[in-house]
Amino acid sequence: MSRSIPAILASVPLFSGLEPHDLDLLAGLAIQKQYRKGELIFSDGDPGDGFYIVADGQVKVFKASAEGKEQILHVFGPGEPIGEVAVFAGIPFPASAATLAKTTLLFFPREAFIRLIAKEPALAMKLLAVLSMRLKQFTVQVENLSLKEVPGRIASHLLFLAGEQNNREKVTLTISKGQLASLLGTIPETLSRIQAKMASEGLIRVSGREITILDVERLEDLAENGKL
Amino acid sequence: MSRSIPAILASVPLFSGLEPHDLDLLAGLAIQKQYRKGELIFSDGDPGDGFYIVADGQVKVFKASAEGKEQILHVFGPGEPIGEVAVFAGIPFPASAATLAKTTLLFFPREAFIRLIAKEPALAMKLLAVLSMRLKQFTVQVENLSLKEVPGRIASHLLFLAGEQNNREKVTLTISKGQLASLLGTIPETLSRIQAKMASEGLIRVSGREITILDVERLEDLAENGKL
DNA sequence: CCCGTACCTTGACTTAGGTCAAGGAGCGTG
DNA sequence: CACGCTCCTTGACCTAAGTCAAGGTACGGG
Repeated sequence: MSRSIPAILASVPLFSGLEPHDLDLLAGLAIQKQYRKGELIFSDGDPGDGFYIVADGQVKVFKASAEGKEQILHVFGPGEPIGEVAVFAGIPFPASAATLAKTTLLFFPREAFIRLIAKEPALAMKLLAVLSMRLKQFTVQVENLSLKEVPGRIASHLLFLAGEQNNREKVTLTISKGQLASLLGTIPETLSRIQAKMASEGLIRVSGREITILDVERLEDLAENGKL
Repeated sequence: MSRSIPAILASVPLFSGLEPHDLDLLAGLAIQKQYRKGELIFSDGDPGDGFYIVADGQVKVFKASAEGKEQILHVFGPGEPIGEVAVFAGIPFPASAATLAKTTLLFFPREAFIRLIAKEPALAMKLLAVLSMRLKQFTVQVENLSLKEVPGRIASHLLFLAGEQNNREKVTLTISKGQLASLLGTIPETLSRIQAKMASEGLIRVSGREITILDVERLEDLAENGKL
């Protein structure tokens, strides 16, 4: 069922617009890897000898504390690159990565890829754009963690999903509630309680991973200000 | 007292190793700007029509909440670039920036700078490295905010400064305690209390902006695990 | 040298949300 | 179909750290 490497590469935004010759080169570099759900891809501090692109499946990138708590930094789906930071900065991976589902990745070894970028300014510009967007996302994550309370973070996230899924009414969670809690910097118990409260106040209706948005207005207010 | 533009450019790590011709081009692009302490450079959401390099002084980049609270994302000193994210991603500035002291900046307009990068792979590679290091820093900031308690964040920061200043014994804060609190995602009162506690436990001695590290061992333990 | 302003500290109180513990619900596998 | 697993919810409790308020300290300008 898994597509050929060139077919996968063709659907990666990062590589769109590359010359066929360069795509061939990339295809030659790529090593396809299969993972089951819940497998570790790399750990915080591992040497960054290359980076990955998600061909299929879902991956979380996270930081773990000594006591076993986890903060998810990002969840990646098909077409998205993982671990480029280590490649460009020449440092070990700054966080860990694990699959959230059965996943296929393409691995690109560091040296060869760097040679390709140096030759191909268009690719470099795209990478700069990708890294910049990711910095912007971190900016939002830090803002959420430190300036908003949990209800505000949940509201923000629901509105974010609504935008992403182009549906102002109903939203589908793409990860489990437990993982969502970790992404929002809280714990499942708190997430559960606050969703219950939001439901009882008529803001949303929750049914498994389907969430119906009943009052966008107040949800936006909550996302901005934070008081429920 | 302010140096000439070429002299400033020569001391910017990002531009080291560039051809003299390109440095001249850059010097032609740069617009020098002066700021007093406490001035706003740009606001979250302003159009990103260029980026800045600190020639002299100190700048904070921060997010502000509706209720007037601030989270500092980063503090920049001489030689460091600010606002490149907006330039490469083609988006508005994702955060605000203001001076913490009398400051001189160089401003580089977007279009001309992008043209230069596209021609100069070495510059592009350096920018990729700079953005990557910044992503790594965010990684640490998110980890600190969400997985560590305030004492752990303070301990981490002191150790970070000790490393940066190459002094395992004494460390000098480069920003006011109030700003430090905002950088660590807390408030001055809490910072003050915890420093007092750390002092009474024999971990550090505080005297204005000078902090003496009395027990590196326990400080490292605190930074990792978080219990005082 | 003294005053004003900005910054820092300390105290008493409040609260968001984390911890611990005990079910309950859904689902894939045999 | 039912067993077992993983995930989710709810309740009672606790604590880190934020808020509000009142001084204290220190430094630069007149």
